[in-house]
Amino acid sequence: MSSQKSTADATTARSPQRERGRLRVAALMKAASLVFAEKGYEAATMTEIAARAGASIGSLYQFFPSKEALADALLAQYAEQVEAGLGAITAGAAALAAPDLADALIDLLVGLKDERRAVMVLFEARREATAPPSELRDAMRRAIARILALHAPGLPPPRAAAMAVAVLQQMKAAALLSVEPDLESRDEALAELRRMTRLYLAAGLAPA
Amino acid sequence: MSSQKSTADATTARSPQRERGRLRVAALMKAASLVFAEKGYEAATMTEIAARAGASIGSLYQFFPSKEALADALLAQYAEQVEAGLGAITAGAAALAAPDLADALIDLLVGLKDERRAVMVLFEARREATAPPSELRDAMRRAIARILALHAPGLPPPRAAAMAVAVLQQMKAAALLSVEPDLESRDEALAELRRMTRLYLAAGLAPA
Amino acid sequence: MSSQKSTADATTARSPQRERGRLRVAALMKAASLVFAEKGYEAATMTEIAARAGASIGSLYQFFPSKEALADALLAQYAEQVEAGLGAITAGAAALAAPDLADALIDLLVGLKDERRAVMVLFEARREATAPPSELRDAMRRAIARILALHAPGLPPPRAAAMAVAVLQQMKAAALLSVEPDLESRDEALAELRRMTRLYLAAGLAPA
Amino acid sequence: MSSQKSTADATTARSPQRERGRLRVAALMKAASLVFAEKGYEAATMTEIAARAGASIGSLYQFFPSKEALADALLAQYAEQVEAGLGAITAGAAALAAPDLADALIDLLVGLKDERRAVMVLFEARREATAPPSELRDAMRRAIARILALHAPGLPPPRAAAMAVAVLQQMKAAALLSVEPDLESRDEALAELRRMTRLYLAAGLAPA
DNA sequence: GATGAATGAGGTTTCATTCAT
DNA sequence: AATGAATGAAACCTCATTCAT
Repeated sequence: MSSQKSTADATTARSPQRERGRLRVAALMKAASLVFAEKGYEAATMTEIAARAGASIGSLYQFFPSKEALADALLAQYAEQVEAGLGAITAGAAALAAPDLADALIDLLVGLKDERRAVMVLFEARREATAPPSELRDAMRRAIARILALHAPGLPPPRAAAMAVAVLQQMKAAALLSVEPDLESRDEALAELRRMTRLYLAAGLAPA
Repeated sequence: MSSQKSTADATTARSPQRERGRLRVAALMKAASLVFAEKGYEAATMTEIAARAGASIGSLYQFFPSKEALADALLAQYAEQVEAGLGAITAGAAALAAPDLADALIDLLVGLKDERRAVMVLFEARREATAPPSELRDAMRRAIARILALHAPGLPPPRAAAMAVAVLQQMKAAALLSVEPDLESRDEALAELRRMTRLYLAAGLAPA
Repeated sequence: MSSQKSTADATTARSPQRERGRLRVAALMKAASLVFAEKGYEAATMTEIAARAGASIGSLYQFFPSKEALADALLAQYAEQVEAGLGAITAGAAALAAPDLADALIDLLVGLKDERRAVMVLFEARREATAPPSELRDAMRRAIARILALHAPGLPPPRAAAMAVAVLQQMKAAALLSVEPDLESRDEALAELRRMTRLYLAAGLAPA
Repeated sequence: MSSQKSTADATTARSPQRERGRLRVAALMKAASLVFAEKGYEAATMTEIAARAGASIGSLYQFFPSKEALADALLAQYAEQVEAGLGAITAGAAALAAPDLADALIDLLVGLKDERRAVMVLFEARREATAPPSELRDAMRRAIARILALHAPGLPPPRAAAMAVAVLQQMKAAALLSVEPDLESRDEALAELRRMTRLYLAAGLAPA
């Protein structure tokens, strides 16, 4: 690691280090999302997160200066993915039929890998903690509202905003449901959520 | 003679035997639900709960032998209310129009006192913790399924079960929304959730 | 005691209360010795002792002002019994053959009822606690030394004192052994302790 | 990479991986044995143990995840010493005269360092607590029985087992006596215990 | 950088004892 | 007297975070 402290030939020498660091960080974040998902924010311990990533506690703190920072990093990572997904939907919103739009939205969160639950957990757990109460949620609501508006140009903005809240609930519910452990009829229930959302959008976005 | 003959359980709440105790227990549960709602299960501290109830920590432990027992007691209390409510709806299910049924269900959780959020929090937070993963949730799902079946006799039971899961999600979402602090358009959003549920039930319960 | 504060007709009126009190005290002491025996002094709780006696914690404190006082009372009770037993042996010491003397001594502690272990526990546990470190033990040692001296008049007093210490160990060991839970060969082991003590006294008390 | 791959037990001691840790653990165990010896298992506090070792409470828990684990570690350490000693005696058992065997056994426990009392205390105090009620004691009994059998080949095994129990009592009594604080005639009493054991073995192990 | 030990505030829980009814 | 609730110091233990190697 500290192979050349004084030499200036940095770029080439550091490269493998940077690479190692990137891997470490990825492993740590992956481990963190698993542990947060399993235990919840408070009950998750930094020591366990480090251990699951095959790292030492010191190493974890080298990259994330606090538990909060770690959670924020995870949230930011998810926000990026989610916003990318919403962006994609936005692009195609006008062309989509309402039921397809419903499916696309529902699939967005469900499609996130096994870290799905972690986002939800952090979402909720850190609601009061953070100063701006969940920018992510607000951003998602706004993005969804925009999608709805694009899809149904006649929709009054306040109505779109209110509908977005309801749609986001469906998206979260679906994501949560899709990782719920012992539900024998998970798929059927998911299908119902989907059906409900389709109905809702079909009715709500129909041209007056 | 003996102090606690029935419940020397150490995992369940001890019941008070004097008027004074009954008052204490009520105050403690009220305080607990506030603190749990504010902070979440893990972040809530027994010390704060006792203090908010104007009791000493020892007094709290006199009746609730552990934090877990306290949470369980709260959950049980809510379960009772909720089941009573579901019972009432069950009784009138057949006579209700689908949209009215939707409203009745949504109002059930929204109508619970200001401790509403506590139930939700405990619901989620203690999901993995408890051995039987939320009997309450299963009971609610079953009760809702039964209501749907009563309302639409032709509904196949598996379908009713899957729909119940979806409906319960709406009920919870509405309850959470109704106590969310800084949402300017709370009422509009609630109205949307309501509309969605009405649509869903109207479509799903219609005689084929 | 303070049943009638003003009336003077005390003797007849108080009698049943006194009787009740005596029974209570007996039950409490019995329960205490069981709990101390099972859990040890520190781990025994006043609440459990009261409960086992079918009394309330308040009632226990009515008769014994502290845990220490309760232990002392038990110890005193045992001291009385033991001293009575030693007195009886003293009376017959001169007439007994050495092996019979050994048996009599060993039987003394073994013969105490199921509270045997409690004495030992309190003996040990409160060694450092009490100001005069175990008067009971010293008294027993002196009494045994006296018995040995009576039995073997030529024995020099310091020798008798040293032997008494050794003999008391055998007595305690036998008592402990006789209540040890899962020892398949309890009786054989007890017989060996007995044999050892007989040999020892036979050799040590033989006229030079 | 991972910190503790082998022992994430939470019931057993974690082993230090650095020189500093090794020193700490040694200091902690030393302090623990002193405090246990002075106060007994229950009355000893983890805080005092840490303080006496010049460590913080967190440091103590870093290596011993519970008070019980600490006691077990001490016991295991002593078990090792004791078993080594018994092994040595076993090796020479056949060549020893009975009185010398008696002395060797008595000296075994008496010769352990000043923490002797701690073993005894933990021995007794944690008898009921531990699931396998003192494997150490059983191991010692078996080892002593084997020594006796080696010494007197004609001895029936059950007899050897029973004698071993009696001999172990003498060993413990001697160890306890040798650290008893205020006994003016400690040495004389110890000599008597020794004499008794010699007599017993001489008689019991003599060829019929 | 990486590792594992160190720290200590703070959380849960226990229990002897006191008090009000 | 008797009961059961009240009290709070103090015990055990956890864990985010910092530090030395």
